[in-house]
Amino acid sequence: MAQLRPDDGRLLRGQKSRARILKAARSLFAERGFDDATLRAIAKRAGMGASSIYRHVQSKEELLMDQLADLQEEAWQRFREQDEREAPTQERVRAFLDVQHELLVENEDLTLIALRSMTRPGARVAKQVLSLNDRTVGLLMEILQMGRMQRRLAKKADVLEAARVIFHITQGVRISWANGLMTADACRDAIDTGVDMLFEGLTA
Amino acid sequence: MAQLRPDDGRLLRGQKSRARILKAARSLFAERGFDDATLRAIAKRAGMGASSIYRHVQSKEELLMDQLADLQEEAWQRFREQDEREAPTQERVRAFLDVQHELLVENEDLTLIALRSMTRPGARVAKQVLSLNDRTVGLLMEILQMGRMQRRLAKKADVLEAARVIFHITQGVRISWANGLMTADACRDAIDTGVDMLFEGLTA
DNA sequence: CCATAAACGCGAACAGCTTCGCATAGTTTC
DNA sequence: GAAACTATGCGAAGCTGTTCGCGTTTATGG
Repeated sequence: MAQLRPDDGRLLRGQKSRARILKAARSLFAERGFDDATLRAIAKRAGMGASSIYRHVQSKEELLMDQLADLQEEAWQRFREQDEREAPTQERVRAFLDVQHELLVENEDLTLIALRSMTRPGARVAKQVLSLNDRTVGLLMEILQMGRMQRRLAKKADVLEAARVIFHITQGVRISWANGLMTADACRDAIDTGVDMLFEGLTA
Repeated sequence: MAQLRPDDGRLLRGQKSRARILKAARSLFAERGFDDATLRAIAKRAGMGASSIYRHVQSKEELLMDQLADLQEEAWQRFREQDEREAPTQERVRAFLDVQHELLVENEDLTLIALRSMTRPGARVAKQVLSLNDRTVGLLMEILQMGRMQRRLAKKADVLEAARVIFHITQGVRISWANGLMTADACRDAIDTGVDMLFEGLTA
């Protein structure tokens, strides 16, 4: 059989099921947290058996990654709404990171499970997260690139690597936050400090 | 009963068992990787039942953390052997990171599982990893602090935050490496690039 | 010697995610 | 309309890390 039409009844049913699953997962994750939200409970709330979930998803973690994608989209949108393209690069970077921070602080699991997922090389969910991260890095790179063209950054600055460094800083600091070593505010400050340091350099 | 003597027969037996467990775990992790090394298989090789392992360890991941501690100790020692305290700060940092890199490259699981462990706040293994990381950050800070006293670094440089940033860079890059996105050499280069950027700053 | 206690060891059982084999519903081909 | 094929759904089973209750070894105190 050739490939099926996009309005195929089976696909439509599947899409509805998938939507129910994701919705159920979101609410349960919010109520109990990722680790305490049983797949069976999610399935029950979605009105189906636990094993059926695997028709739509390859692992429990993928249920969260769906949210991460949304959150990231939201971060970009909020940033773009208030972004001033002529503002100093450092300020624009900080503005983006602040927006992102604000959203992530409300979803503690997200940061954590995304990181956890990346520790399973080969799994699909790992690729998904890496891909999402790449998009964030891409946006940061865009900002940096503009700064470089305006000659606000050093000529030889490698914007891609710089964007990655900034991203790594945010991730690393958030691990400390998630482990209760610092408050959300301290987390934001640490990120800002780190980024400032990167811009200004350590050397005397 | 008061506390028992250090040469108590029960403790001695336990220490031998613990040693056997760790040895078995190391060999199996090396052969199959962490996720494919079953606790039952480890126990079998150690000559005991799977549940007995939990007399000595609180989770499977702790079996790896033992190795991480050793590896870190080894990295410090190797670094100290060849360290020249009067060398430029940036070179000393790079020398340490290179040593560490060389060791970690041989143990792919280590970075990954350490990171995974940190995504379980509250678990003992998470605290262990955080504590080990703190020691690494401490060493980096030591190097930076000396650079600052020699007025090679900016006066206002926050050495602790700087050390943390460097550490985050290494961790972030290694995730990419472990996911097959870059070779071990590219990983080392990326770390070096990132650190250089931090020293020299992005701003024109 | 006997009671008590502590560390250890074990097999069974538990709980979670995931896989499997089979049944069902929807679609196309003839 | 029958056959073939596909996406979906389901309950049972599998695998794994971990916990539990009980027995064993080793040491101490009376």
